[in-house]
Amino acid sequence: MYNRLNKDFFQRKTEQVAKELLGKILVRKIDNEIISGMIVETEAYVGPHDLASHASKGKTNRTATMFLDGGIWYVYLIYGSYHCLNIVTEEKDYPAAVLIRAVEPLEGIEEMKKFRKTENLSNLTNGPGKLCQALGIDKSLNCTLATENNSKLYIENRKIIVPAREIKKSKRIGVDYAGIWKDKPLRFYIKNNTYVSKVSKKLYPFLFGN
DNA sequence: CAAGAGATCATCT
DNA sequence: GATGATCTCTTGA
Repeated sequence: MYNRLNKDFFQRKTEQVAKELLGKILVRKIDNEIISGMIVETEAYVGPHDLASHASKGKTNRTATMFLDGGIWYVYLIYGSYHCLNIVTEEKDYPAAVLIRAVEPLEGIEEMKKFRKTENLSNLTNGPGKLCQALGIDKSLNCTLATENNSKLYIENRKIIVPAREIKKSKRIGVDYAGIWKDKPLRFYIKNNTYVSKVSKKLYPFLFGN
């Protein structure tokens, strides 16, 4: 058994949290089942001035979650069909969060296959909407704490070291509306990992070749 | 394998 | 009334 990451971990600079989440284990408890995966891709949404962040539009019903304490889950519905999972960062009233974009399946793989309606291991959790489906994550988890002993969704405090040379950066995916913020290198992923999300070669050519 | 279209609905204007 | 921190499906090489 490992401890959960606590509030102190999340109440720090968003970019740092996003980087350090790589290699950590995301754990979902449903009934007595455990479903888990290693985080391999994240994005930082760093504050109200970040035009890619929902919070740049101010506090609304949806974004109110981002203004809460670090260590709280921010889950929202996108494109009418999929959920995205974020962990709120920094202190209360400063809206920022890390989007968890992909994990590598570890435990509960059969359950993931059922939720995702596919047998293809490499298509279970390699994208923000896919991993939410695979781990049974929806808006009922929005605003809940990741840091309590009875949390049904949390991140293990294992000392997993991802060597610096294995951590790659790029601009964030799907935020072309964000003006000067669309190209900021705030996406982090583990080099050569099979479970990093698939992106368009045309839109993101710099991610190919190496 | 790669590219493009369409799905689909809560949220905000 | 428009849009989106996405995904799946279809088509074509």
